Amino acid sequence: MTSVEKSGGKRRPRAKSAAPIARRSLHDEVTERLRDLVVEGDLAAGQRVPEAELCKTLGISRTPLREALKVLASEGLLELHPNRGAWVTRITPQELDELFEVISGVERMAAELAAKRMSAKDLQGLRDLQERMERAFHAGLRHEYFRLNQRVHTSVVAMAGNAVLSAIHEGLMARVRRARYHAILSPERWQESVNEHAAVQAALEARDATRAGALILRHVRKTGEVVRNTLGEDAEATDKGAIVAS
Amino acid sequence: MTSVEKSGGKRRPRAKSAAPIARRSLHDEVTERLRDLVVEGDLAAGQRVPEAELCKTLGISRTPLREALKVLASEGLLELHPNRGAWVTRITPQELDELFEVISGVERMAAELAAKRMSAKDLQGLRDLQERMERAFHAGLRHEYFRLNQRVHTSVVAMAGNAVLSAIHEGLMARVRRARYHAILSPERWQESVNEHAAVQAALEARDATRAGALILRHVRKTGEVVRNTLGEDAEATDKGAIVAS
DNA sequence: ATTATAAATTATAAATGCAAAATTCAATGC
DNA sequence: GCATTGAATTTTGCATTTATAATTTATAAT
Repeated sequence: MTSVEKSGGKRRPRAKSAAPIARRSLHDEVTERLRDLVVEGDLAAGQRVPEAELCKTLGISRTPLREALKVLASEGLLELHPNRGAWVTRITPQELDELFEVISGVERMAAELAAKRMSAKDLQGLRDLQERMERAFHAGLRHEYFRLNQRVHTSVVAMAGNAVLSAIHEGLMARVRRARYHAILSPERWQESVNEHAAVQAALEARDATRAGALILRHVRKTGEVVRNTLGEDAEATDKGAIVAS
Repeated sequence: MTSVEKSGGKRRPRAKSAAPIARRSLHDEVTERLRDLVVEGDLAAGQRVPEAELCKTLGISRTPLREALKVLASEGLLELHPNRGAWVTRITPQELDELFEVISGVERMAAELAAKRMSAKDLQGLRDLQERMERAFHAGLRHEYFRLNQRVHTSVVAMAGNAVLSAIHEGLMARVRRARYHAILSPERWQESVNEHAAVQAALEARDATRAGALILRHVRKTGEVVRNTLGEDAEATDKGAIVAS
């Protein structure tokens, strides 16, 4: 999720043939920068957002920063306490469950639509990703695997050809991203996850919408369980690249 | 969707036992007021949002208003053109299709979860609504029917017991609301719609998650078709209460 | 008369200023 | 020694101001 300017709701790809040159506004860039800080965990969950400090760091005044805070709060990444400042949303196990439940539903919907709508080229692209992901698994490259895994999920949603759905998915993924990074993926679960992905891929190849949807739903749900079960276990200290859940 | 303050994402019901008294901030109230103006159609689609005028009307300065504009843009209700002002999003047929497609998926998910989770009391409440809706239908009270119909859909989602899902649904409903008001509901389609609701109700009573989900999905999808097909036909001139789609 | 250009006007973006609320911390009382 | 109260400090919310971009209007040239 990114720019608020121009066509609210739709995000980054502002390349639209007839779109005016559209320099982005300062507040829009700040929103993106701040969102990354939160999603990537540079601003830790539960931490207070240091307004004055950020202004100095970014070299801007409080106005555009505060506008960004309002937007990020509406996305659920920050909490605004009137007269008391902004805080990075501390995700609760319950909320994490809810988020994954919704994500699983969104991806089921996406997989069903993708099975019907995607082109042969789309399918080939997905096949390539799947292959690279399996290679990363066999090479034991957890970070690379995580990256590719995220791309697979995003791609499936993209292939549903519904921008509204993609935007919602992107927002939800941002909210769970930090938790995902820190979740522990056991060797057994990792293998299982790879298998589940292969099964989804197969169903998509067969253009079996119902099966693809059901499989990806179950897969995401299990991922959610893994993430929730390892939530809170010294989350912050964990080295980002080493331990991930997919 | 409403207040940005305090727990981003979660909305109106700020009643939480230990919650601080929490007067809301000005910008938060403005956001809500403005959102209503857009959703209810007092600010017409494609129309420019008159910043200065609104400031005078609401008796506030530009700062909180502009913060509200940013938030509403991120919700997809407004478009911000840098250095050129804010405009009420003009919904395209394509986007309307996408919105209804997502809503149908969201409600399927909700119905499936509700079938499993709702209490006997929840079910009774739904039954009452259904009954009142049918009475409104037989009495030919279109506006009343529309109102109750919206409540049924919102209730089903609420009974899924997932706040994240509810928030998403609320946001989507706000975006299509104007279009729905203006869509033409033929007597035949109206009857059919009532029947579909009865079928969904029956499936929920039987706690048949899959069937309830499939039925509500189809119902919403059809509603979407009706709305899209009557989009653009002198949308603005139509008397609100007279012609609605459900 | 029509178009192009430039000046004037208007509106937006961002910075600054000010008042009010919350937090901090020290002093006082128990 | 601990809790409580109140002043000092900090921070936030909102208004105002300043600067910059866009639009309109007027003028001039073809």
